[in-house]
Amino acid sequence: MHDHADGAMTLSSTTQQFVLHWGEMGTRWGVNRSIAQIHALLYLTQEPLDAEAISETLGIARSNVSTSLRELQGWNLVSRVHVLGERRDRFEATTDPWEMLFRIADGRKRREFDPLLSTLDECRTAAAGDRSLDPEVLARMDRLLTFLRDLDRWYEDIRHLPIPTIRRLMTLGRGIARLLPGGRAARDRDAGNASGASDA
Amino acid sequence: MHDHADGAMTLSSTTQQFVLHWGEMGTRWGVNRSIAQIHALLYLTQEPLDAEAISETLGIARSNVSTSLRELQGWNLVSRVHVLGERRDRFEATTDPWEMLFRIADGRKRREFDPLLSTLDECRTAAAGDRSLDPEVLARMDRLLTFLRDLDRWYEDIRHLPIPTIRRLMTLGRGIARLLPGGRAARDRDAGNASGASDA
DNA sequence: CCGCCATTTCAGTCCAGACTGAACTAATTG
DNA sequence: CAATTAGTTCAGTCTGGACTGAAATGGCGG
Repeated sequence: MHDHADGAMTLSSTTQQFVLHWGEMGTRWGVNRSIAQIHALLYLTQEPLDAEAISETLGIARSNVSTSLRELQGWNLVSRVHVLGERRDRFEATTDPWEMLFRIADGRKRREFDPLLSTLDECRTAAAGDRSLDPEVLARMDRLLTFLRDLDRWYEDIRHLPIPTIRRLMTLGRGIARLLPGGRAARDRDAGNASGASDA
Repeated sequence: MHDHADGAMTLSSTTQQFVLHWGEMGTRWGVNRSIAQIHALLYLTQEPLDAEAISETLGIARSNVSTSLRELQGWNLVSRVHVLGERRDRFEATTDPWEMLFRIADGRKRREFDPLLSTLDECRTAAAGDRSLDPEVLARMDRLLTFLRDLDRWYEDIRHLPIPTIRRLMTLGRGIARLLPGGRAARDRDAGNASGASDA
């Protein structure tokens, strides 16, 4: 992968493949192809690129690149970088996978989950005054709503743990259950012996 | 909400609102409107419904209902039920929110995540033999791939915990970090005192 | 204030995928 | 074995959203 005179880059076939696939996967994820491709390119490229270069490298209309970059910034996945003595904006992507994951999760939560929650909430409020409503239906609405609110609280809570802590939690896998008060490890501990045998 | 002579149901305005919103949310989630609406209707309705009734109640073409029900069964969110002496198939939805969540997660993982992982894997293999590739690019591919594989392993692991355990883990929220070996609670414990003070 | 360059906005085109209605298959009943 | 009923498949239509090229906007140096 090396620079051209005009700013476009020649992608090694491997890089090209990666970008193409990432773009394709993006469509399955509900992200449009351009955005996903641009993201992939920026992720793989160490130096910040300018819009023109991206446009030429990927063969995407300049205007499309502009919109896509805005979108990516909205997801906090890409940020503008200024280079001294350069007019053009340049862009670079977050490189830490955990950060990427969380920012994507934050974005999806904000765009998909939060509206769902508030809409359902309104709906539930309206339902409260509806005498013609089967109480069983109301109960199901409640169950769902409570569940979603719990989930929401949990995410907000977990989200603010430092990433290294999260990484350690993940390596534990389901072993985490052993640590639960009342779980095997706790019982062993409380009984005075320190065995770490599995319990699921 | 009561039955009609012809099998269609009249939805109370509240139920209608819920179904409509759920459908709308579905589109944002990458699920098409019909499928989401049908799911909502079945979730709220206690008795299993037949395709005809769904079609009439929601004003969706019979053929569309057929396809959508198939899809919902593919997600394990809806199952067929036979009623004695009835020719028509009837359908009902999973009612436990945790089950719903997991089945949706399983489905999305299977359709969106797993293919991503294997594609990236191939891509990485191809990259290994590419001498023209910047080693930094290779390193980024690796970082991402390792991350995704870890995530995959973690989900598969967690997924098989009994739901009540998962629920208990969730109520802990970030408090879970206290239980980590080397975390505050562990340190307190190992030092011989049983305080449960927060440490995040 | 003019002209240039980078970026954004917008109207129009195009396409994938949702949805329909009609034709088809299969099962059941009189 | 016709007639009825349930379920599925499919060709065609419609629509939302992606993408483009051209025009508009917005600094900045001269």
